[in-house]
Amino acid sequence: MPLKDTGTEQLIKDTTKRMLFGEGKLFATTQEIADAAGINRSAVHYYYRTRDQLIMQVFQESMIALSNRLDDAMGSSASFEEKVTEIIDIYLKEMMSFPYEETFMVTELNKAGQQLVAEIKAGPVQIFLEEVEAEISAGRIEKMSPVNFLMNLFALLSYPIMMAPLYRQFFQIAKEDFDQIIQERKELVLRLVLKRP
Amino acid sequence: MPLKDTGTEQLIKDTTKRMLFGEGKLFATTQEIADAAGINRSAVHYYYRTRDQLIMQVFQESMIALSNRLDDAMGSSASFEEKVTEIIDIYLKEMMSFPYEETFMVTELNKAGQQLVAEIKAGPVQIFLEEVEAEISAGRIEKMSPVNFLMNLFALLSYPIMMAPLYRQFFQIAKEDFDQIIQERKELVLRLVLKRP
DNA sequence: ATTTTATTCAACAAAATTGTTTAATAAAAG
DNA sequence: CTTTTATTAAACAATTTTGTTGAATAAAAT
Repeated sequence: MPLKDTGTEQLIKDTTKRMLFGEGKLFATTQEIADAAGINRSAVHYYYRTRDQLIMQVFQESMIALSNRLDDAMGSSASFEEKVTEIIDIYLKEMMSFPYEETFMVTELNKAGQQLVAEIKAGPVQIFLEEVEAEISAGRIEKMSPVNFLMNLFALLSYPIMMAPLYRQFFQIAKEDFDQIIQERKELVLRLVLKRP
Repeated sequence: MPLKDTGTEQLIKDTTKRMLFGEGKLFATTQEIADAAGINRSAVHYYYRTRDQLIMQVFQESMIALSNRLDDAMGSSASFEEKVTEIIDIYLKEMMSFPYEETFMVTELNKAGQQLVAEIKAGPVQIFLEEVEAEISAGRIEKMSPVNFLMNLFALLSYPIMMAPLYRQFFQIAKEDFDQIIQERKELVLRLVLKRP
């Protein structure tokens, strides 16, 4: 908590987030982070005593911000379909910017043993899950546990993006063609989870 | 390539695979691997000069084995629906045993820069993709790029399992209840991708 | 004008990990 | 019985990374 705000602290966090979650350099050293930010390594330690503290800070702020945006969407007064559309928008945008964020979560959760996941405000998610249940009862979506509905949604949005470098190799597809295929997914996922024609 | 086969080399590989891809200890040191296998660290270096060589060996053998099983399923003479059922079986079983295998792929691909992904036999996958296209033309599955069909399938199978520890925390669900929910997925995924009633 | 603050710089200690080497041991193969 | 092979053990060098420290500098705040 510096008295003059020179923006350096924020620069460090932004750079760290971009490198780790954006570019997938999950093992970036403090030196590499400092270099990427164009500052001295000492400055990193000036603001965050340890590398771990820095990374946890960045990660938690990311998760809280995303969680809040999703909560807003889930708890809004919009219709169910509008909510789903909004969730897709939010999630897809986040994943396109930071494809390695969830991969990081998975790898770190074992290491840390800590409480990595932000405390969930039970409210909005619960409300949304109840709405899912209502849709199922009304026969407007496939019969399943509401939790599975949400996991399906996240799976269809996240997985192809986090696996993109692999699948491009796997399917031998040029980058532009693959981007085209990813683009198709936004509407596709909506149709799929809502089973609309 | 030892002359007497004492099973130690295989033990090292099996232990490594279990620790890394099964338990998610992606950063296990050679010492930890040796301990888990109940052997001396020197033995690890006796069979594999470097840690990297060991891990790459384990990973590539895994991928080739899985790839072969999937190719068999995709290239078989079964009906389309039987093929999809078989793919779901294979993939789900693999993911349940080794939930961190794909996460490892993602984290390593950046590091290695190498050719991590086994050379794909273009044959079976291509054949299957053509069948997908035929199903789409016949209107039996949703209109989409065939690649997206396969990615949807893998996404729905992989993601919930690799994210299980997170989602259990997220949804505040007991392990047994969550396992129940995962169980539901096998039929659910089939119904979803084939849009059957 | 003086003090505070942010940042750099250089150097260093400590720890962790890796890969190597050499010798010893014990079992299997010949 | 002798040799080969697998494995352990101990010690070590090299490397990497981290976190700390103390001094220097320059800008901002008072």
